[in-house]
Amino acid sequence: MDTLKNFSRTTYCGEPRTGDIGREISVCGWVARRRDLGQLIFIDLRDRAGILQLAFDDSTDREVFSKAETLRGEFVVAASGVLRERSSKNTEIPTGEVELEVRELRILAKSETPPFEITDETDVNDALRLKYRYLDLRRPDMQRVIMMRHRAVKIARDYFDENGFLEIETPMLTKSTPEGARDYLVPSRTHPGKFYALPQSPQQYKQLLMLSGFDRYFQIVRCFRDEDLRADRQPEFTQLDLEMSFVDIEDVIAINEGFLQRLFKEIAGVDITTPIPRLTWREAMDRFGSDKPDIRFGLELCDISDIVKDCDFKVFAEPVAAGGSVRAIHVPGGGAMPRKQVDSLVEFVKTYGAKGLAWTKIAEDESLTSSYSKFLTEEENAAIISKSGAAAGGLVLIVADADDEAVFAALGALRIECAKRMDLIDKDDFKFVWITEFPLFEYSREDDRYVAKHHPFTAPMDEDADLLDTDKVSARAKAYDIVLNGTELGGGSIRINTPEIQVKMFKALGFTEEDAQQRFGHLISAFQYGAPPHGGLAYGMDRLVMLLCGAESIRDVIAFPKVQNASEPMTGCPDIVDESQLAELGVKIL
RNA sequence: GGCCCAGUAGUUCAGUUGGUUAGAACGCCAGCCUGUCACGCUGGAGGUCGACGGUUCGAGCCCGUUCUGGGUCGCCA
Repeated sequence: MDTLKNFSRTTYCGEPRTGDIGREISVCGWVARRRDLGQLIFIDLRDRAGILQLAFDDSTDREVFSKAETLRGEFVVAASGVLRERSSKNTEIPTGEVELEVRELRILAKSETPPFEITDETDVNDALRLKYRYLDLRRPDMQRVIMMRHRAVKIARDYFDENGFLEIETPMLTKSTPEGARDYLVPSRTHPGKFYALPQSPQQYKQLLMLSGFDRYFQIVRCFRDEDLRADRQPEFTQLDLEMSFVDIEDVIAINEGFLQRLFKEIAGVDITTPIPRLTWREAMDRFGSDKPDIRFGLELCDISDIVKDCDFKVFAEPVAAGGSVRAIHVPGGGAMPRKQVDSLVEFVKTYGAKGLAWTKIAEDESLTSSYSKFLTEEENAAIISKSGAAAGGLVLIVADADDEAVFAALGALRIECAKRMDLIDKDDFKFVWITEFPLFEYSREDDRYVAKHHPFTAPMDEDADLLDTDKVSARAKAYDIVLNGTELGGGSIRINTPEIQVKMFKALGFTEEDAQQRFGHLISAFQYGAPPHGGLAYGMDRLVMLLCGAESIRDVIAFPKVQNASEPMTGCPDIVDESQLAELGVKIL
C-alpha cells in the first residue's frame, strides 16, 4: 500500500475544465468505475466534488499501467499527471471534456466489493443502505443533500447574525417536564435515583436568555423526543431555534419571512413573495380540515350541517344534533373513479377515525350514483350538490361525526389523498402559509383535562386574556406555525411575560400552586425579576432541508438517522450495557 | 399498542394451479480487447427462497408464529 508522502492534492475530481488543459494536477478519490480495454484503462475517480476520468496507456508507462490493472471498485487512490483533452467528449458530466493522463498512481487503500453499487441509480433496500450508511453516503445524491444542508445551516447563521441574533448554547442535560412528549432520560451517577432529561426543545432556557437581556438569540440545536417515528419525524432532530425581546407577532413573522425568502432563493432558486399569506387556525380547519394545510390545490371543505340537520337520515342528522358536523369535499373529475377506488377511499377515512364515507358520483350527463341520496329528499340532495360546488363528472365525499375533530381529521387527510390520486399537486410549487390564532387550550382525552396546545408559557391574544377565567376553550393564543406544502416547518408564539397572566394560565391548566412550583419554579421566580415582552419560533431544520431538496424522507437529509423502532442499524444502538455500569448509576433492569 | 405493505443470488427483480436440477439483468472472478465513458466479447462462480413450525406424496408458492425494513393511526406541550 502506498502513502501520501510527498504527495499533495491540488484539485478535487469534479473541478478540472478545458481551461485547465496542460496543467499538472493531483487528485484523490475512490474508484467509481473501471473500463479496461486491454492496453488502455480508464478509471472514473470520484470525490465529493464529482468524477474525473483517469487514463492509463500501456505504451506510455508500463509500471503505472500494471498498477492500474489491479484497481477495483472503491479502492482509494491518489493520482497525478497532466490534464489533457479527451479525444471523444462525455457531455453527461462537467469534467467530460478532459481527462488526467496519469504519471503517478498511488493505491492508498483497497476495498472489498461493496454490498451495493455506489451510484444514484440503484434503488437499494433502506435496511441495507442504513447498515452501510458510510457507503450510502458516498452516493453523489446523498453527498449533494448533505452539502446542501451545510449551506442551509450557513445561510441561517449568516442571516440571524446579520440581524443581531446571538448564537448561545443551552444545556443538553436538563430537567424532565412531563408536559408534552416523552423525555429521553439520563440517569445521574452522582444522584442515584435521579435523572436528567435530554431537551425536547430549549424553550425555557431561551426565555430565560431574554430575561437576561440578550434580546435576540438563536441556536441550531439537537432536540429529543421519545415518540414513534414517521417519514418526517426522528427521535433526535435539529431545531433552528430563535427568540426575540420587545416584539409582538408581526416582528417575529417579519424577521422569519426575510429568512425564508433568502434561504429558498439561495438554495432552491425559489422566489417567495412576501408577505406570506395567513390563515387563522379556525379558517384553516374549516377550509382544509388541517392546521397544516397544503394550499397548492383546492378541494376545500364545505359545511353542509345546516342542510341535513333535520333530515331523515340518522347518519347525518344525529351527529349535527350531538354538536358535531357534516362536511363535504367535491373532487372535480372524481365521478369517473371506479367503484373499487371509491371503496378504498371509504377504508381510507376509517383509518382516521371516521365511521364511514358517504359519496355521490356525478356522471358527465349529470346522472347521479350515490351511497346515501335515497335517504334524503330531492331538495336536500340538490342543496348538497349545489353547496359543495359539485359539477358534472365530479365526486362528492361526505363525512359526518358527532366530534368535529374526527370530521376534520378524515376530510383533511382525504383531500390530500384525492389530490394525489387526481394528480392535482405541482411538485415544483412552494406554497407557504402562516397559521395564526391557535386555540390556547385543547382537550386531552388521555388526561381528561384541558392542556396547553402549544406550551404553558404561550400568551393569549390581548383581547382574549380575560377568557382564561371565564371561557378558556374559546381563548386564542398568540401562536403561529409556518406551513409549507402541508408540512409544519416551524412554530412559535409570543410568551407570557407577567406573573399575573402566568398564574392564571397555570390555574386554567388545573395546576395547583405546588404543581407549578415543582415543575416550573425556576421560571416562575425568574419572571418576578423583570421579563421583557418576548417571543420566538423554532424550525424543524431537517424538515426544512427535506423540502428544500425534494427528499421524501427525513432520513435522506440526516447523515446517520434512526429507523422506525428508534434504533440505528449501523452501530446497533440502543444496546445493553455492563452490569457494573448500571450498578454505578443505581439502575436496575426489571 | 393497532392496521397495511415488503422480504427469492452481492444488488434489483421474475418465478404459471403446489410438481423435474429456482431464472434474468447488473455486480463479482478469469481470459481477450488501444479511446472507453452503463466499454465490448467469451467463460465461470454465486441460493438455508428472512427464520421457525404446520398442512401435503410433494411448499419459494398455502396456513400460523416470529424477525427485519417501510408506511400509517394512536402518540408527537
